[in-house]
Amino acid sequence: MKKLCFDLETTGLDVHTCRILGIAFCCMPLKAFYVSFSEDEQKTKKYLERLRPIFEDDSITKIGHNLKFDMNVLRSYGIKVKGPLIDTMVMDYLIHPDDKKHGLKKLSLQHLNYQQLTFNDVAMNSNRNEKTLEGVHSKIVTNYACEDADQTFQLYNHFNPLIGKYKLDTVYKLDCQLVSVLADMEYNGVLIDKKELKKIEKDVELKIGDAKLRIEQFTKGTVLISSPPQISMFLFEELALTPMGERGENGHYSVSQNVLHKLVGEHQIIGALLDYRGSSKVKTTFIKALKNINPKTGRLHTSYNQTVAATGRLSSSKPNLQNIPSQTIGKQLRACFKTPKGYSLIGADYSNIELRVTAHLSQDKKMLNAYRTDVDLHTLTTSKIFNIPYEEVTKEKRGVGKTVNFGLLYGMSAFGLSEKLSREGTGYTIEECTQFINDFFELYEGVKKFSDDLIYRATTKGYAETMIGRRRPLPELQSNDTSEREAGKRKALNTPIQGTAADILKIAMVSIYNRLKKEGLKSKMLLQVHDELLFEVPDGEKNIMKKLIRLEMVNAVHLSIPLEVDLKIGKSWKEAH
DNA sequence: TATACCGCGTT
DNA sequence: GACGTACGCGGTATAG
Repeated sequence: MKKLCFDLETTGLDVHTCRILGIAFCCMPLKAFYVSFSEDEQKTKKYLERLRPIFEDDSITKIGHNLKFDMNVLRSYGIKVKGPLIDTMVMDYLIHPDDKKHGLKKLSLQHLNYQQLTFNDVAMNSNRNEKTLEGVHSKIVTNYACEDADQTFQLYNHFNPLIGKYKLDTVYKLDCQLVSVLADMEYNGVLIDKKELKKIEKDVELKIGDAKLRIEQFTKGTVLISSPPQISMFLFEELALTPMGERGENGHYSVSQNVLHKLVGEHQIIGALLDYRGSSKVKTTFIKALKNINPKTGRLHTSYNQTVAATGRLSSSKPNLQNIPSQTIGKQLRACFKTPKGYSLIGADYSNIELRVTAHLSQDKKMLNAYRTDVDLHTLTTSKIFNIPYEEVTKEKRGVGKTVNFGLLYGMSAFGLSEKLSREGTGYTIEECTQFINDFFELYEGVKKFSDDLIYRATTKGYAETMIGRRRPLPELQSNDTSEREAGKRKALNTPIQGTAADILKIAMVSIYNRLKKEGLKSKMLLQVHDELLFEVPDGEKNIMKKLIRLEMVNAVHLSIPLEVDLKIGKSWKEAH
């Protein structure tokens, strides 16, 4: 199999608008060369045309560091990179999932003991006082660019045997296949209804103004509302309210939502503060996020980071579309995610995927049985902890059971459970919560064994792992510090569950992507939110897509129990969620 | 200007 | 004494 290692030098802010300055290639025996492009875009395009056959050759494996970026830049020039992909950033992530940085230059120093030239070493100040490679002598740029390609290729050679040694082959193949899928999703972007968004913004601004007036009745403008320390001093010194929380690092009592909730009724300002916080969060975080529409495409493009979440999950940034609210105001925000004429959105959610994974991995009889016979697990847990018949579980009580179910997957304590429940509006003492936890493990004996076993295995092996072999080293399990060790135990429990669920999503994404390509369908995958996928489909493909999506998601892996998928279709994310 | 901390949205 | 996983990102405060 032919392999090609390459790296782009670019300038500009995003893949849709940036320009390619040149491309460095590296081949065996270690030899790198650089193709410098012209300032003239027409010439650049002419050069790229000559390279197109290489990039689009299915039989050539492409090696790169953060290939997704380079692929999307090439895509904006009309070149679709094909063939198997190998990403050295992904390789380092698989071996060191907890590392915060996987940059090429850092890895080069760390693994190859080579100090690369930095961008600042070679870049020059432009007239706009920005550092750029434009105008730098071609010999210098060549040197710099070729180092990147060369080091990438050497890193590939360095990591390759380690992937086999740590038995990461399966997950490595999966994550590399996912690179193209994510590149496409980022490139596609999602359509936002600007008018709808503006309406919400106006509405929220009114609410902020109202809350601000109510607050300033008391503060008389002496306090910066968005400053926790100032609010803390005002509440606990000026008004002499009783601090409910702990002092933070900066010596001030906490004024978090949690604390404020407990003070509602003590003073009118509390409710106003909560209103202000809620509305200003919506305006400054979410509405602002949705305004980041790319002028060139008219759509909103997020970035998916494949190498930050140590469990194997993806993360989304610039903007983060994985934390758009889902309740109340979230419904309005999600109504702004629209389709072009003639298209619909399909949302597909795995139902209870983490609990199903837990049932499978633990082989707990009661859990398996529940999922095989369509018993609702949250209701089952609820009936046990309140000692009431399954049929008599109310919606409110079921919410408690649900929290207990999730809490236990994270290794939550009775204290934590009590806090969480009170945040959700139902108060239970720590004693009651201790009872809930005991009841839970009495009901699901297999989960107790499973949990102990996971911690034991992670401690002896030194790492936690998912069903398909994704690893997370947990050296903290050997720590002398109790709280570090306890945190390690929670990770040892949670990582296989959250990570396996993440693997399943990724497998489904790759299968769906491959089928879309193979069958020449026009539908596009747009978003992933941990257990949910969102697609934009031409109306003519609605029916075939509904079947295809469900089939590939349900069959992503074979567990002891079926995977279930909720599908919804509509003209906005609100309707498709 | 860069970094730390608090706070808060999702799963 | 602490007490829930995994994140991104807004604001203020503080260090340089």
